[in-house]
Amino acid sequence: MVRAGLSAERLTRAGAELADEVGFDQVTVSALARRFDVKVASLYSHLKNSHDLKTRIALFALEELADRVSAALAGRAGKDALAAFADAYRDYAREHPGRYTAARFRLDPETAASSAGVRHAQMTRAILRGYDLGEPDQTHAVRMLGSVFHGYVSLEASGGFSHTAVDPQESWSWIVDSLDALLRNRTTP
Amino acid sequence: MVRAGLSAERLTRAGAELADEVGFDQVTVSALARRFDVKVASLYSHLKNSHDLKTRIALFALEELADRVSAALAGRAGKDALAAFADAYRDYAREHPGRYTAARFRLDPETAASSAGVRHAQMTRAILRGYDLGEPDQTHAVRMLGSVFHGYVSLEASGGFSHTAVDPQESWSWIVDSLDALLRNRTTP
DNA sequence: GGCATTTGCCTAAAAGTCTTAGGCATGCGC
DNA sequence: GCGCATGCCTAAGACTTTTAGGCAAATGCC
Repeated sequence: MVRAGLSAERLTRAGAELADEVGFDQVTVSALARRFDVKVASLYSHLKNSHDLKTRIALFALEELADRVSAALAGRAGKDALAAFADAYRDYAREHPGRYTAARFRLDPETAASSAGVRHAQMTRAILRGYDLGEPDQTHAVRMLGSVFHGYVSLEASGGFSHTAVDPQESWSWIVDSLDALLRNRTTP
Repeated sequence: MVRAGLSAERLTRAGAELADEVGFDQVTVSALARRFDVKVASLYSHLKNSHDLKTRIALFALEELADRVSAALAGRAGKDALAAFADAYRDYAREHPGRYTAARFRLDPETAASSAGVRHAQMTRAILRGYDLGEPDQTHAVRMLGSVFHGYVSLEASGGFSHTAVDPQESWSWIVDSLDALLRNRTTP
């Protein structure tokens, strides 16, 4: 009997692809086993359980997204950086809806602390360097940016913007412009 | 044998309570049956299936939230209305996390069209009346407000703000202030 | 009040998922 | 070429969803 050559890494990648195809919530140990044409129980040599699988996919997605954002940010500052950051997020969510959802999977604190989530936080703060904000304004701004971008992407993904004829891309640009203006005016020298 | 007195309405309400206790995703036909101390199959006289249950809870939550927002908005305008709107959303999400999640459950288009979702859209536009925005700016602003509020509430709920010592209430006020300023400056007379 | 009908909750059962336990064979290290 | 660790398997129990069919309680009609 030929072995399938499973591993936690391969399963995680396949799980990420599966998430993009059918949605992160529908990623199941059974579905993954079917995809590799092995019995379900075989996966338990590589994964602790279903939650472990989701955690691994989440960490994978966080890493991938952080890499993208980091690349987008390279050599940019100010509004240019803000727009690149925003687009990197939105593009990733549109290309990989399942992985984007996975990246929002709630991790336990220790796992989160050693995840690429901290890079995300650092990069968000890096963008604000162009706007001269002191504390606690910078923290408020970090939270606002995170909220707008995540909120927009998530509403767009769930079809919340399909009732109006206005192009979502236009709204996106309008919002990024607005945030830039807002942050410039909020400068606390 | 005494009958339990089930009905779609009672099941929906109990489902909403269950959602707040264990999370909307964990609301299952089985768990609901246990709560009423009846056999699982009995619920199928009142519900089409599991998806039907979730849809009913979603519609219930949308309605309840719309009522709250509507009450909060009564007699207010301008920034006052914006803040009341924002707080109504956030407070509901904090008091009823499961129902808030339910309200974001993706409904099929016809169901959505006849849901309280349209009231939400109307109320959001009503708030912007205080800011003299023309089209398409008004649509952009509707999307931005929806994104910020939903994004903030959802990040706060998933513990995204617990790493910093800054009080989430302060960030919230800062954001509402910022949005008010932003919309006033964006006025297109 | 007595009777027929509707309705509500039940048992039974099939299919799918998660997870653990234990077994056999494959393929690597020596 | 041999031993052993590992990888994938079968088996099995617990839980969820859903359908089918049955009995009894509630409802309505006379």
